[in-house]
Amino acid sequence: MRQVMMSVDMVSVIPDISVMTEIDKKLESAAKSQFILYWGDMGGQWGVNRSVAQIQALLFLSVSPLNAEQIAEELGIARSNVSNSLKELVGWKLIRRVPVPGDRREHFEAVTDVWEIATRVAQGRKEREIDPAMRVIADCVEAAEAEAGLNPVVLQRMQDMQEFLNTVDTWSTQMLAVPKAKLNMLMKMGSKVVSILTLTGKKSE
Amino acid sequence: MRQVMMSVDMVSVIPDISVMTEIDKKLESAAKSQFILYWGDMGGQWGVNRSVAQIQALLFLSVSPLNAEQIAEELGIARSNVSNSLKELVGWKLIRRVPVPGDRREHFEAVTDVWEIATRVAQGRKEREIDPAMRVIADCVEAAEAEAGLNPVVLQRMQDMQEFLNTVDTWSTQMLAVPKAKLNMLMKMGSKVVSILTLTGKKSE
DNA sequence: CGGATATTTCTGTATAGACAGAAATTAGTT
DNA sequence: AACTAATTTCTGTCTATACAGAAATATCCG
Repeated sequence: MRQVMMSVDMVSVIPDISVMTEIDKKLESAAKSQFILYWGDMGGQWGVNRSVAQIQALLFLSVSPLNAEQIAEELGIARSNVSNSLKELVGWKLIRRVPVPGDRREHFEAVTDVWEIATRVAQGRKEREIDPAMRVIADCVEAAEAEAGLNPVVLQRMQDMQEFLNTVDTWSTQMLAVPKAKLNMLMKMGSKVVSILTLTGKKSE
Repeated sequence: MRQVMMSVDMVSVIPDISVMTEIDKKLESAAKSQFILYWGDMGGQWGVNRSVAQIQALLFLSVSPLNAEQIAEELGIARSNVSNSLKELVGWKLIRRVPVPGDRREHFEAVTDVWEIATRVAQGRKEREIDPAMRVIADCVEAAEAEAGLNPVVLQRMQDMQEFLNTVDTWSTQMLAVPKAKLNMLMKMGSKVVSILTLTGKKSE
């Protein structure tokens, strides 16, 4: 069975019941299935595919661990699809395998702490987006430095980009090491952070 | 002419000259074309399509503004493709139209300040990723609150997610208002920020 | 070591998106 | 207003990805 592709922009305040019934039958909660459907669709904007996002949503809201069979059934997607999606989610460390006593089948549960989830996503993005970009830039800057007669502005711009990526890299590495609660505090403070720091003697622009 | 799809993972330290010649002919710089090619490919990981990323790279390294025709020619892509890609880049505010005296054609130049670029990207991502997610969650939480007999844990998890997104939203809004130079300073300080703040009387976890 | 059940990998198909080229539209000049 | 040049929109094609279903493999038990 193939699900209907539906973008978030299209969904109004009124949920599209026809699309929802399939999941509803199993979950017995409209709110839950709505969340899963919307979240799965949000995955599109996030660059994550729908099945992966739906499974993460399902497990995030699930009180007890689920096995692959249950997931496939509840979401109405193919067992193989579930298998691959679970693998990806494990790769992002957003879910983990949990053994259920007296049951041969593998069960999965999601990380439910939202700060933890954010950290894992940030970590994954850094690895997939920043790290490769840094490698690419390093190559290019090297080539640019070696190239005789290259307009110095071009080299400068590449170096600017490289320095920026370096800063972001070390920053995110350090931030990922900061305990959740402190990070939470930092976020809650928002721009107050800047004011406090400018009072401690650092000079501004 | 259709370009060869090539993933970043495949590119080793040795640039693939065969793919590069087309751009080389026009740009007359190996380093520049390498940057454009790699950057365009990086776009894939970033969720941006190759043409868009290549054009941004080309303009980022370009000393003077270029018109659509020149871009199409230099990158070897169709004029229509350039038109659409430029529109998207303007939407992200990563490039701007600049009038060139005595030339009817529209010219474009890129934002070259890397912090400015980062800000625009962050802004765009917030609009495309966080804002819609917040709307979706708000709907779901509302539905969950209204639903009689819903497991309270499910409601709690949705609310956790909602609160988290709210925090990230106000945080990023505030941070985007911080002047570039101060942001730069903040980043450079990295986790030292946390240490300083914990000394100012805020309690930790 | 079979037999059963769970899981992964393989293969084919459908869909969404990227992109070229053509057609249509818009704007600018005399 | 008519001609010209620039730009956008439209249409068809191709490619990458998502996904189902089948086949193959692995795991556990007697």
